[in-house]
Amino acid sequence: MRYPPGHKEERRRELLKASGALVKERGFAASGVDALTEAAGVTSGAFYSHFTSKNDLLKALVESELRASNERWAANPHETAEDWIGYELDRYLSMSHVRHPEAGCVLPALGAEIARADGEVKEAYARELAKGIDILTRRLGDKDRAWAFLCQMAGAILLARTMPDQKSQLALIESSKRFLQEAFNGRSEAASMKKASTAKRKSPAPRQ
Amino acid sequence: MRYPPGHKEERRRELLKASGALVKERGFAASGVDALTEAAGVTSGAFYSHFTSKNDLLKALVESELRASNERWAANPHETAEDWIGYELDRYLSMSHVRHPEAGCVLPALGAEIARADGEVKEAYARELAKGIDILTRRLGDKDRAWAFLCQMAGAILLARTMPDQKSQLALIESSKRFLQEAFNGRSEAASMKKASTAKRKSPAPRQ
DNA sequence: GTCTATACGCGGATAGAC
DNA sequence: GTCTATCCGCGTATAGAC
Repeated sequence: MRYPPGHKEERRRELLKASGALVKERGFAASGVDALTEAAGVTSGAFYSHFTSKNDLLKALVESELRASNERWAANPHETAEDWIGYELDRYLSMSHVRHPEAGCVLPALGAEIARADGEVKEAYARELAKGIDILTRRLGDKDRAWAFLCQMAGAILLARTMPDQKSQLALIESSKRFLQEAFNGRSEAASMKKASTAKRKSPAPRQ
Repeated sequence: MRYPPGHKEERRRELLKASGALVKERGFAASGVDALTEAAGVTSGAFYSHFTSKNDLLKALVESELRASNERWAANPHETAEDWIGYELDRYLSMSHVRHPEAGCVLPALGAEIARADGEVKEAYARELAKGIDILTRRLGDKDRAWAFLCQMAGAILLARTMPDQKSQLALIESSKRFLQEAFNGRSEAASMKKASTAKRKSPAPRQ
C-alpha cells in the first residue's frame, strides 16, 4: 500500500471532526459532500472510501459527537451533586455554547434532523445517548431527572440560538440556569445572589 | 382580473398552511419549492407571485406558525395556574405531538433552522415569540419561568422525536411532564399518583 | 487511498403564454 | 394569477487514472 498504516483511520477521524463541525453549524441537509470533504482537506472521491453514503456519515457523526459529549459529562471534576450540576450549568448553558454550535453539543444543533433520519441512524444514536443518560442518572439521582435536565439544557441552547441578539440569548439561558439551579439544588434565593454561582466552583473549560 | 377578489390572500394562506406542514415534517432545507407548492395544489410558477424567494417564505411561515401557537396558548380555558399548566403539559407533551410534527409547534421542528436563518427571519420570529412569552408570563408569574417552561417543553419534544421507539418517547415526555408538574405546582407526590393528573381537567384538543 | 472527471437529477428562480 | 418551459448551479454518487 502507498499510504502508511493507520492512515485511513486517522483520515476518517479527521473527516468526522471537520464534517461534524460544519454540519452542526450549517445543518446536515444543507451541507454538501464537497464542502464536508474540503473542510477535511480531501476531495469528494475520497469520501466514498470511508463512508458508503452521506447517510452513513450521519450515523458515524452522531455516534462520534455523542461520545464526545459523554466524555465531557464524565470529565466534570466535582463530587457533590450541587457542584457537579453547577459546573454543567455554567459549561453547557454558556454564551460560548450558544454562539459556537460547531464546537457544541449535537442535540440542539441536529436534533430535528436526527429525528427525521432512518432507523439505523436513530438506533446508533439511542445507544450512545443511553450512556450519557447513565452518567447523568448517577449524578442526579434518577433517570427522570436526568432526562428532564437534558431536555431543559438542550431546549435552552436551541431557543437561545433562535434569538436575534446576544442580550436576549443571555437572558434566555440564564432563565433556564436559575430554574435548574432551584429545581435541583433547592435554592429559592438563587435569583438574588446574581453572579455568586460561578465564584465557588472550579471554572469549566473555555469551549462549550 | 380573472380571479375573484380575495383569491390571492386565500391562496397565500393555503400555501402557508400546506408548506408549513411539509416543512415541519421534512425540514426547510430538505423541502423543494416544487414539493411545497404541489402540496398546496399549485405550481412553482405561482409561488413567486406570493413570495419573493424561498427565504421570504420561511419568514412568513415562522410568523404564521408562531401566531397559531400563540392562539393555542390563549385558547387554554383554565383559570387557576395549576389547571392551566396541567392542561398545557397534557396538550404539548403528548405522543400525538411527538408523532405529528407537521401539526405541531414550530420550535422543536424548525428551531435549528431558524437559528441559522438571516436577521430578517429572526426578527420577525422574535416579535411573534415575544407575544407567546407574554401569555406564558401572565400565567406562570414571571418571564424567567415562562422561558424555562418553554425550553423544557420544546426540548422534550425535540429529544422525544429522536428516540427510535414509542416506549422511549413516552418515557421521555413523561419525565419532563412530572418535572414541570413538580417545579410549577410543587407536588413532590406527583410521581406516585400516576394517571390522576388528567382526570380532573377538561381534556385538551386531540391534535398537538 | 485519493485524485480528476463526469453522469444525472433536483435545487431555486425566471420568461412568456393564457 | 397561474401555467408550462427552461436556465443554470449544485446535489449525490460513480469510473478510471495514478
